[in-house]
Amino acid sequence: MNNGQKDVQFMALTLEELAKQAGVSRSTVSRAINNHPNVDPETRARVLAIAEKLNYQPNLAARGLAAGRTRVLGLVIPTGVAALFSDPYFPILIQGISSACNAHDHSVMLWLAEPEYERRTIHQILQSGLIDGVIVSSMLGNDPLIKALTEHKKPFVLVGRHPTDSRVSYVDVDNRDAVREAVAYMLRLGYQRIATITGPQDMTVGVDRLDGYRAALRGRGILPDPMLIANGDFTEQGGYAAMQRLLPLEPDGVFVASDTMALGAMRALREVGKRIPDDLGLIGFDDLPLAARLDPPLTTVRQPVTRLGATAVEMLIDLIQEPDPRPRRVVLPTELVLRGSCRTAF
Amino acid sequence: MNNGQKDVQFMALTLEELAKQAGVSRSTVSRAINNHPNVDPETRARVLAIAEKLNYQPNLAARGLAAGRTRVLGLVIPTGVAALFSDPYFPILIQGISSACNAHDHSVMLWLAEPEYERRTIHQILQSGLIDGVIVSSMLGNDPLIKALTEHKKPFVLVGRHPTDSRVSYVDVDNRDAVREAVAYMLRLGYQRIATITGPQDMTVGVDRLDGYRAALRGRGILPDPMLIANGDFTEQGGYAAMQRLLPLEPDGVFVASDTMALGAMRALREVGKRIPDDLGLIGFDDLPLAARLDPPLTTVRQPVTRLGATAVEMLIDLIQEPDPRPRRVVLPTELVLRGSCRTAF
DNA sequence: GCGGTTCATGGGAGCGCTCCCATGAATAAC
DNA sequence: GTTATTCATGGGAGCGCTCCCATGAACCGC
Repeated sequence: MNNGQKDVQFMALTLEELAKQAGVSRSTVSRAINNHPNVDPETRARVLAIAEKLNYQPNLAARGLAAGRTRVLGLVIPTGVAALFSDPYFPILIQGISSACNAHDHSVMLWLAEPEYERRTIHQILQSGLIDGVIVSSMLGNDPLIKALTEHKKPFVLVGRHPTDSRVSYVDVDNRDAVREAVAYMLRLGYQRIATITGPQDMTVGVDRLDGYRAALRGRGILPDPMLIANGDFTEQGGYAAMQRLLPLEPDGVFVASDTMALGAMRALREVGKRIPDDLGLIGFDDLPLAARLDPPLTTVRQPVTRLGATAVEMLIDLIQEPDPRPRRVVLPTELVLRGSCRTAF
Repeated sequence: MNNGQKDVQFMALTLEELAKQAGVSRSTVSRAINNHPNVDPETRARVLAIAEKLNYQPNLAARGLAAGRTRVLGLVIPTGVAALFSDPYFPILIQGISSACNAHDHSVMLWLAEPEYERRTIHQILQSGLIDGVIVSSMLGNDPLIKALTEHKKPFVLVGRHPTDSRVSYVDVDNRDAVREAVAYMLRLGYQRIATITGPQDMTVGVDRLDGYRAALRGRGILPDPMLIANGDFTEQGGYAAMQRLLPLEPDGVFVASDTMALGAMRALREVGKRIPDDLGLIGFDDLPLAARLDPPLTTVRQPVTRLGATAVEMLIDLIQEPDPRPRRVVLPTELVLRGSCRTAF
């Protein structure tokens, strides 16, 4: 470093220096650190011990330059997602991803992608040389990012399946089926006129959950009434507004596509004096921590958000290590958590 | 790259290649890109035009190695903070930081620091060579991270002042004074027996807000009653539980140290049939988006969270560019937002 | 008109690491 | 005992960039 600044800083230990301390060559130390097979176990142990003692940390920039791998994963969340600031889903997902990265000796680089992130930012992500792969959460519609990632042959994984492109790797839950079961449960209980508050229809997850709702009705020979489908945006306000629109139509049950929106729906119901579950049954989705504490406790579909994040990380690392063109897919199980927001006896 | 993997990937444009295209040397291109003074304006324009056309992106790993700067900032949030997963404060702060970074052509690396991040992780952060500086949010107590950062001479900025060390740079709001004013306002309205629900007392912000509460009471000659001080942890549940503890003591007003906890307090009050503001006045802190939508709308102290994040970024970049030992401090203004959770006439 | 300065430019060195190849010792094979 | 094979190790090259120094052209003042 010749800019005079770094001299002032705590000087980091280099491989070369560590090698001198251990009485072996730079190459051997590198091999020991990176678990290469052809190293004498004794030598490896000695090197690792000294590295530990001197608290050696490889310089990731140098490693990135030399090997083309930095052990840094990018996490992209489009800020166009209104719920980002209100739905605890995101912090939980971020935590899951971050924690799994730590466990695998990787780091997370966060990209809250602003709407106009078209050209420049995408290429910045891909060519910066700092990132080995990318996790994309809550993709909106047919995001140009996906195309760019594919073109650049940069490994990536979606959290939530891609609506059209089957070559894309993803982790997801079976939203459609989970919702179908939840609504079928309401029907079995005796609910007759079940409405739904949907997620944004430009997100796959929003579409899938609505599909599940329709499938459940059709499974009982009921023709879904478009009037009973109110669009929401995964925010509390969205749920509140949607519930207000549904109220005049007098549904006796509502499937709400997220717990956060269910919270808003409950607020709307409280305002007009409707009681849950006596006047109206409610089922949510997510099983956020708050769901159990609502009044009444919310019956909801539990999805393993932390595991979703951890799985995405593991898939991505796998994909980076063995860049195999075959897409990987994992679908994690959900669970209908029965609480007090549906009446069990009519 | 000799591992055969990168060959398959979209080959990134290098400085050297760009230089050839522009008919100048590598050095001149570097100077043009980095805004060095001694470049012919015409040459610079030509180089930049070609760079734009070919969509050149410097390799940050290489730049980091050569210059010791990567234009990446670390953001550390201890996961010990219970509220991380429920309080929208954090997403808003993260968004503010991320957005400011984008605007300044920097990136954010996220570290959700797990409790046992003592040795290894800290050094990893500092010596990875990937990070120019660090923003630390919601530090707990006297975090060892601060000591490590200082020792390594790594520039850093706190969001929220340091409890003891005056050499540390930070951005904050004047929590004490903001709360003092809020509670003084309640006293002026005629509230007699004002309790408080505090933040965690191992966080400076928790201590400062409690101090403000005490100062307001003392300002009116009232001796703060320790019984009327209920500890919370900035979560909704914490607020709920604290309110339940306060109820038997029959306060007529409560200052709650965060809106999220106020939400919990309102739930506790609703459960026992207490009306706000008639039976009990309430003031929160943060002015989260939800505060205005509560029933009744919550009177609260607004703090500019996005600006807090943006300011932290700007301070840090400044600190990196000119590593001046003088600590920088910025205190942003708050505002008491009057809504319906305090009775104005007795 | 000539020495001194300014300044745009080019090329060398090197940041810390990984990968490849060469070396030589130990082992296996006949 | 000799040749083939395995394998631990060391050193060179180079990843893409920035910084320093050298070069030479243009300009200044007297």
